[in-house]
Amino acid sequence: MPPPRKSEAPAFIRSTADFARHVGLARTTVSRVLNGQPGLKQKTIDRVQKALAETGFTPNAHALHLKGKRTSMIGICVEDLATPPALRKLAMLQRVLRARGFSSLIEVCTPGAGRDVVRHFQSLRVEGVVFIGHFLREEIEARIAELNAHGTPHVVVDHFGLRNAHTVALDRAAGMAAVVEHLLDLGHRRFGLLGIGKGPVSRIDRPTGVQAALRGRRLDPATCTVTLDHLHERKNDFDFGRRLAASFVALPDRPTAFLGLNDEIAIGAQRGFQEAGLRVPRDLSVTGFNNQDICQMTSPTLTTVDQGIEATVEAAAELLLAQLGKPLPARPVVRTIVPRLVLGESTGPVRG
Amino acid sequence: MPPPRKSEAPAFIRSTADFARHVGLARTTVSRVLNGQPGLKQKTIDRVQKALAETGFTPNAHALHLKGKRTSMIGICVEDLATPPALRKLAMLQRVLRARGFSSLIEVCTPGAGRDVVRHFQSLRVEGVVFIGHFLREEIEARIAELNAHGTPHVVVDHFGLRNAHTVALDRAAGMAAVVEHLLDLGHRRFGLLGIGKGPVSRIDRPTGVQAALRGRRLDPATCTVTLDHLHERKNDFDFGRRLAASFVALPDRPTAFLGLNDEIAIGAQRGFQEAGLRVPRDLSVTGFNNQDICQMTSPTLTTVDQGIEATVEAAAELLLAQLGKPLPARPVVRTIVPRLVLGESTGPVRG
DNA sequence: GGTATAAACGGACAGCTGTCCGAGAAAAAG
DNA sequence: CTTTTTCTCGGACAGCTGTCCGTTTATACC
Repeated sequence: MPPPRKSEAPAFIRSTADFARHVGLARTTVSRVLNGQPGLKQKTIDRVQKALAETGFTPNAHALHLKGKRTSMIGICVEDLATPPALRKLAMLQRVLRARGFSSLIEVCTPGAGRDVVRHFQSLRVEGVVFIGHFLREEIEARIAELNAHGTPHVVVDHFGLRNAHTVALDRAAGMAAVVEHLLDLGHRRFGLLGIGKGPVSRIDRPTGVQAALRGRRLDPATCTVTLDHLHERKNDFDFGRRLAASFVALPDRPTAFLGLNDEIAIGAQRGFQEAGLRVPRDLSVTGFNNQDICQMTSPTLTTVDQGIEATVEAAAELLLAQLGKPLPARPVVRTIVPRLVLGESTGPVRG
Repeated sequence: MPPPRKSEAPAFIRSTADFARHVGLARTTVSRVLNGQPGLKQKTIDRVQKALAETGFTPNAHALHLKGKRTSMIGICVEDLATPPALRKLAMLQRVLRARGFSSLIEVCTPGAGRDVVRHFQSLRVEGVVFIGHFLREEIEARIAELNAHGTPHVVVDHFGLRNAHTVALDRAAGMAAVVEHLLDLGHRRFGLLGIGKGPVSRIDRPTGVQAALRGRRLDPATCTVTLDHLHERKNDFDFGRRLAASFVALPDRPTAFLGLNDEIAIGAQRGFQEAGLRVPRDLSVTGFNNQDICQMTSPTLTTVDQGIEATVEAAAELLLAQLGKPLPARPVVRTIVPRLVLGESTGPVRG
């Protein structure tokens, strides 16, 4: 369509100038109304408000920001939008930020794409960036260095052990320790690890918690734990758990309790054992991790660990927003969230 | 901190001017490099590129847009971030849009908040808005009218029957008809409806499909279907299904097949029946809707209906992006997606 | 070393906003 | 009707970008 002449009403109202023409006032007058400045006749104010309600006109946020207004946008990097716990964090973070007046720019960050994503956030002059999930270590560290160079605050959720990164991380060791102690109390002494590596990587990793709980009872982790992860392609899903269970069924001196890396694996394993004719928790116990909705939907319901997502996200938001305006803290802040054991029907005493 | 003097290097590089000072070139020269204009010495180009890589500087996207560059942002209104199917749509939509060079601005749109959300999108001059999920009818219609007034394209996903709204909707009637026909083939003649209302609202609603399938076999929907929804607080979740099942167990002339509104309800019902000592599918059949991951995790696995989320989202993106630039089509476009029956172990022949 | 050419410089402008300010118009007061 | 007060008008500016263009400086050629 041809561009409308200055005198005509434009096809769409895109600027304050357009809007002022539509109302029949000067642009500056309209602007004063919009910004609540004094010295205006009530009648004029009403006229503008009415047109505002009718047309739904909004000043160009980009121009506002150019004038110095805050963007009130937070960039969120998520590793993918398929992992339920990550999604729950995302959803809650969005809510928390929204409540504090920020809008969320969400981008999925596949390996290698982090650079572009963060650049995009920077170009939009977001006020902070949150990383949720696990990323390549070098990549995320490079991103954070870039953010620091621009004075942009950041928080990393659930990726522990990064240098110079403000982090909120779940103490998975504490969660696993609680699970193991619960099972020890029930008399279990041999544990099958499903997707949980044997060697601890950091002080808050799952294997650390398993070992700590066992050592606390003067038990040797090496002899008390068994893993068959190497037998199957590792996928961390339902089917992986089921295949692991099938392998464990035939094992001589089979463990009596099975610790799943997550709920999917645990439920898969539970299913696998049931298909082999074993009963849970009569013949063996199974535990998960994350406390997803599905834990309540299986039979038996699953004993699992609740991440305390709310606490995690609250801490992350607080940590991020505390950096706004202030110069960045010299040393990285690390906050740890302690999860909570959730008892289900899938754990029971060792059959004597 | 005090504002740096013009001559000094600024604390952070925020503008092309800052960046040019940092490199030691004129702002215009840098700008020419950034935009690939000819007539520049290779040495100069390299110098700028190097500094660019080192500092990670990005031109202010807001200023770019002010100069006429597209924002490449799509606003997405989602009813909540808890419903798994809605989340899957969101995740895939994000991916599809990203592949076409758009970034997604995601906002949760609780009843009554739609106005602010859409205003916010408008103020950011998004190029289009997608609504995912179910909203209050008047509210979403008002929002769409506002968008039209500004020439902003839109697409509504999964909210059928709106006037003047471009829509992509799942033909739930076809899905339910497929389910019912499958069960009819297995010999079932009495159907328990779990969370599915009896009266159809639109031609693609679930009850419509149930009735159509029954009438297709000369059966009377009124006598073939039973619902006990009124006995329980309606929540559309696992527990609702379980409570419904408990009520059905005691019912004289109990149906032999149960149709769940969604997978959660179906799995809850399945669990409820199992707790009452009934076996699925030997004693009765159960079906869900949505084909969520959990359907494969229950025992027996659930017969359900796949939404064809990929097709839905592709259609939505296509419909939205087709409107870009062009004047808005006078008549609303409605595209219907036909879902697909997914057989599980929860359905079987009527026990003779 | 002188000149022709290539390249960088730097001022100006538009795009949209909010704010300031002097000038002009409308309303109120006398 | 005149004077005073109260509003509105409209031009200017900054904020950041890309582009244009005339000017100055650096490079290359002879």
